[in-house]
Amino acid sequence: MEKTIIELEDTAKTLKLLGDKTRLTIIGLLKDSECCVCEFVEVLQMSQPSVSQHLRKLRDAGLVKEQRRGQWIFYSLNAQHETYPIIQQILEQIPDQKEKLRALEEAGLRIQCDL
Amino acid sequence: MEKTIIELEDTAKTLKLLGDKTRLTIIGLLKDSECCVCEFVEVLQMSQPSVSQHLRKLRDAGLVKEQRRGQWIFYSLNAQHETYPIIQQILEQIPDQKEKLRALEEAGLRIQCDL
DNA sequence: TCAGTGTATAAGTATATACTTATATTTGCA
DNA sequence: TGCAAATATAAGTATATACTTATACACTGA
Repeated sequence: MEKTIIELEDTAKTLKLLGDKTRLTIIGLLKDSECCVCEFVEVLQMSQPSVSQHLRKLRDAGLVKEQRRGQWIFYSLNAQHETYPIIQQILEQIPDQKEKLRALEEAGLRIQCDL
Repeated sequence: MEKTIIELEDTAKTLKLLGDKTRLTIIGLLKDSECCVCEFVEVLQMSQPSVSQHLRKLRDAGLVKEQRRGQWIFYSLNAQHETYPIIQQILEQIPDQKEKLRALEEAGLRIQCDL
């Protein structure tokens, strides 16, 4: 396995961001597929502004990327980030979030975007 | 590798604790050997109460253990904690802290306790 | 061009956090 | 027994955080 040592302070910043139930769940959801804001709102059962603010923190830190497609903005993990290896390790240690996405799909709330 | 899935919320709590430069350094130091409070104070260049308060948080969460030996209280990683595997993964991703302990030793500030 | 949907941002507020200084507790030793 | 060293705890304070509600912005389709 390739091994790049990241500054301890950078690691601390990433861990701090992931040290929040909401954001850790967001990252967990993104492990399986990209998602748009309204999907997070539905899964997390939180207000839209609150979700947006969490996403902004993750984006500002570079942990996630955003991509607009029509009226939706899709978020995905940024595999280029220096702390991505740590995120991957953490993702292996938490319960899979796929189930929540599948429930969304069954409820007809999954966004399908062909743009 | 054995694989125990830990509740996402428990993981978030551990990450939150490690998402602080001081505490992450403490954990990094404990990777190599147990340490007593005055050693942390020296390495971290922080006040003793501040260090004690960080150690208390780590201990309250069960991430570290304490053991009194004479007038010193030694701290060590708690390998029994459910999130210990995550901590190990993180420790592999941060710069080694051994150097700091060696510097302490050379300065004659390493505590040797035979109790 | 306008209304509706999805998303971001701003401002306010309550709580959490990480220090500080002061003091208490425990142990070792003269 | 009493003082010094190591550590913990308490109380105070400034800053950070995570919500809330209100509003702005961007895109879609009629």
